[in-house]
Amino acid sequence: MTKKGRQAAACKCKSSCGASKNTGTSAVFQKRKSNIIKKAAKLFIKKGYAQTSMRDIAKATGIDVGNLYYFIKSKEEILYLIFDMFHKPEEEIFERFEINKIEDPVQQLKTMITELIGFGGNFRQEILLLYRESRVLPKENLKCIMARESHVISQIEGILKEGVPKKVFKIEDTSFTANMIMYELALYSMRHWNMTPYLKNEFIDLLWNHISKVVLSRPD
Amino acid sequence: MTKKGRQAAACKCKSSCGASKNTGTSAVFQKRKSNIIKKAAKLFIKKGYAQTSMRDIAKATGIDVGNLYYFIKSKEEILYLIFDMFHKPEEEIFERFEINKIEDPVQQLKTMITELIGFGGNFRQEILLLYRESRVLPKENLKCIMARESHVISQIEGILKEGVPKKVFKIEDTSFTANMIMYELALYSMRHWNMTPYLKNEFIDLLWNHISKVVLSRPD
Amino acid sequence: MTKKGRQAAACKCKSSCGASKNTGTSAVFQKRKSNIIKKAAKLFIKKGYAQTSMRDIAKATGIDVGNLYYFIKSKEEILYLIFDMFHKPEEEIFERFEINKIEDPVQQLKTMITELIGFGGNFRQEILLLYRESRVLPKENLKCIMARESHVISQIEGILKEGVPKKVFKIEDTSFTANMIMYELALYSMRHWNMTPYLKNEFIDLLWNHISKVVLSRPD
Amino acid sequence: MTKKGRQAAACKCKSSCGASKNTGTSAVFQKRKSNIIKKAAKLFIKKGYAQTSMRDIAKATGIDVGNLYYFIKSKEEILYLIFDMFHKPEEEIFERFEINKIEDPVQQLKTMITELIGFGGNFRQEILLLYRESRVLPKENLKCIMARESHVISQIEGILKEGVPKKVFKIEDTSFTANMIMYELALYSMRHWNMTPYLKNEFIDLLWNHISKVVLSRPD
DNA sequence: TATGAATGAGTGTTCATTCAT
DNA sequence: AATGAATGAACACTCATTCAT
Repeated sequence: MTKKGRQAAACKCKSSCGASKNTGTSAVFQKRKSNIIKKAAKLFIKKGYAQTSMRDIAKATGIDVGNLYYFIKSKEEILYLIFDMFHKPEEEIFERFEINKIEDPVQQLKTMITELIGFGGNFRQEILLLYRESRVLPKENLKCIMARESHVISQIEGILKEGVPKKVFKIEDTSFTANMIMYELALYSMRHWNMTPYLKNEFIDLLWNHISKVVLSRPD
Repeated sequence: MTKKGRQAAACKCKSSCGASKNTGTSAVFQKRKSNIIKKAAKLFIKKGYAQTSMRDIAKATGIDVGNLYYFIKSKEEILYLIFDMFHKPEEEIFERFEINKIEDPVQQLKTMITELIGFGGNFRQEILLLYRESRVLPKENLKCIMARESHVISQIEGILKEGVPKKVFKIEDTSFTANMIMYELALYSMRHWNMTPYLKNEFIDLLWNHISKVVLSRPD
Repeated sequence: MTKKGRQAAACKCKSSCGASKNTGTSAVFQKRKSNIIKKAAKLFIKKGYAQTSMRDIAKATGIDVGNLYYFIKSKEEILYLIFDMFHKPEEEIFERFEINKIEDPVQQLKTMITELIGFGGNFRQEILLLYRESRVLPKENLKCIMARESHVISQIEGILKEGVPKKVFKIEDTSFTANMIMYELALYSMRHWNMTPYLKNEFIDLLWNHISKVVLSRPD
Repeated sequence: MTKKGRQAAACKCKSSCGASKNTGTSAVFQKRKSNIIKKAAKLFIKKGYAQTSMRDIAKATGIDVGNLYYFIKSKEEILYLIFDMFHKPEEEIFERFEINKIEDPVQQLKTMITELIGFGGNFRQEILLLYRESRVLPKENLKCIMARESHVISQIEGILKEGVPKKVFKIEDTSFTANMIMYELALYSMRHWNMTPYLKNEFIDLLWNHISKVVLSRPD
């Protein structure tokens, strides 16, 4: 990026990230913008952030390269917004599936995991993107993204913590385990070269089998 | 410059990768070259491959940017050589620690894991680099690197397979589990923003605890 | 930049070479592009292809070095387009001057030669460029250019062949002679250091005198 | 070439070009030097001057790239010396074959032409090189080279001039014709893509046939 | 003489971003 | 909102030449 032009992507942290231009609040504007983000996400995942040019994104979206900047502030901001956009449904899983209304912590965890993998449809390629490319974001924005991720992690940890006194789970360090679970979700994408034999459902089964061994308490 | 086409980095697959110049066989040459690789590795890990310029590497090594090409063929080759260099000790762990002379498969696995994490000293940051940046390598070289990684994985799988009939391990899919273990080793680097509170030894303990729950068979 | 490989300049062979960018169809675009080609031709002729940098071309055209690539794909393509551009009027001479409507083969040949020299205004410096620099073009494009040159040559040969049975010409090997004539047209540019005393018309006269001795049959 | 380092190749014009270092007068030195020139000539002819690097020459000669500069002053000087070296035998043809002792001017001319083509063995590829690459030489050196070429031309012109009063030749402008003849000698190399069907002897025959039509006077 | 290493300016090309319309 | 053209700094890489040994 041209150094002189570096403008940190807007970050309000709590709310979703503000519009990059004051004008664009219409539905059409938002639709176009979200289209840019989705198409760019695909490209970034496939080719890598640095290897994807604004012209590539222009071609993929059908929006002229100059006009792209009407919708977004910078290439960097697109990356930020990708993380932002994909974390939102993640954060909402807990509420949408009314997970805290589920009695059994085991069922809570299983639902959570299934949905976290399932939602993206791509075996969580976005988190792979996060691992891979997050370093291009300025610290401030990165923190903001990580905070949202941490929110999901703490929801997982919450489930674990609830299950321990109930004797359903047996876990020494719930924080470590929650982190590990979140990390394991991306195994498929991360090690795709060894994972392709497995179908999505097979992968979920194997993963659940793996995780349940770790968390479930068992009779001595 | 008119670059006529990419030249794939040399790849002998079995042996370590040959020197990039026929001349460079002197000790000084090798030392300088390996210095370049190490310094570049640090930069790639910190800033990313695409974000690290040859000038950065020149500055870090104190070797003039033109002269750099006396030691290496291309930026791409540096990346290849990083993977090459860091995979070699990994492949040797099995023999160096005479793991197949250890009786107990549990001890075998524990030694393997401890050494795999321990050797790099950096909590396996290089594998993070592999996950992140492998896409820039031409397929041929990538395969070559992956083959070496697979070799380590199959050593792990070998340990697991040995323990199953002995009833020390209880594992449904040894291949999946071996992959998962390999993947888990990089948790610390990959999720460093949440992992920094842990010291290296603490991390190894937590990890072992985690893994042993998955693999060990237990009384019903 | 990692250049993944050379991209051959577009070559349709029959039609003139297609625009290098899909967008550039406006008159302004074409004008700028053809200006680049003409200015580059001058520089290539004067300094040589390899000795002319894109920055030189940028300076000569007043078009920013980066912007240059908005109009052309590569330096190589410029060379190709120079040949393409200068071959086109050549191929049209035959039709434009309705040479096959001329009765006398001698007049046909004289017209052809006069126009071939005359058109360029530069005593066929472009063909000198072709002789000198064609090696930098990829084979495919070179063939394409040569095919067009051969077309002109076969037109000359056609004229010669027609005159032989009519007893106006006496030629053993019409192909060789046609080639030689085409070659002789560039004498002025090729040996400019000895040719500068002659004016254009003087040169044409001398050349015609020379050629007519070779081709005309005469009374024994 | 690095501008600061540009040093005009030595040029004494009359004598062959002086040794580039004061020391090198031994036979071994001269042998090595002439080897460099010959090997470089081959490379320049095949790949072009600009496309041939000093490293290429080093590889071809087996002389270390640094050591090369012990024998020659610069890449440019090599080119100069190539022209110098190949002009020398040319200039000597006249004397070696005692052409002025031949009675018949036609035989004089035929011998001269045959030897001029024959000597190089490569259908006068060196003159192609001269046409192609002479522009990289500084004017001073170029003049010097051209003067030597002119010497050969004036020998040809001398033959022509001698034949005119004897009524063997009928030529209006002997200078022009001599130039043309010299130029025609390079036809084979220059238009090799159309000339390859002809063998060397066929080519000489066709050429002589061509030239004799131009120069020979005939009965009216 | 010979060598390996160093130098640093130069090359073609790309790209995020801006701007006038 | 859209477009095509412009900008200029950056990039990976090359190369003639020099230098210490």
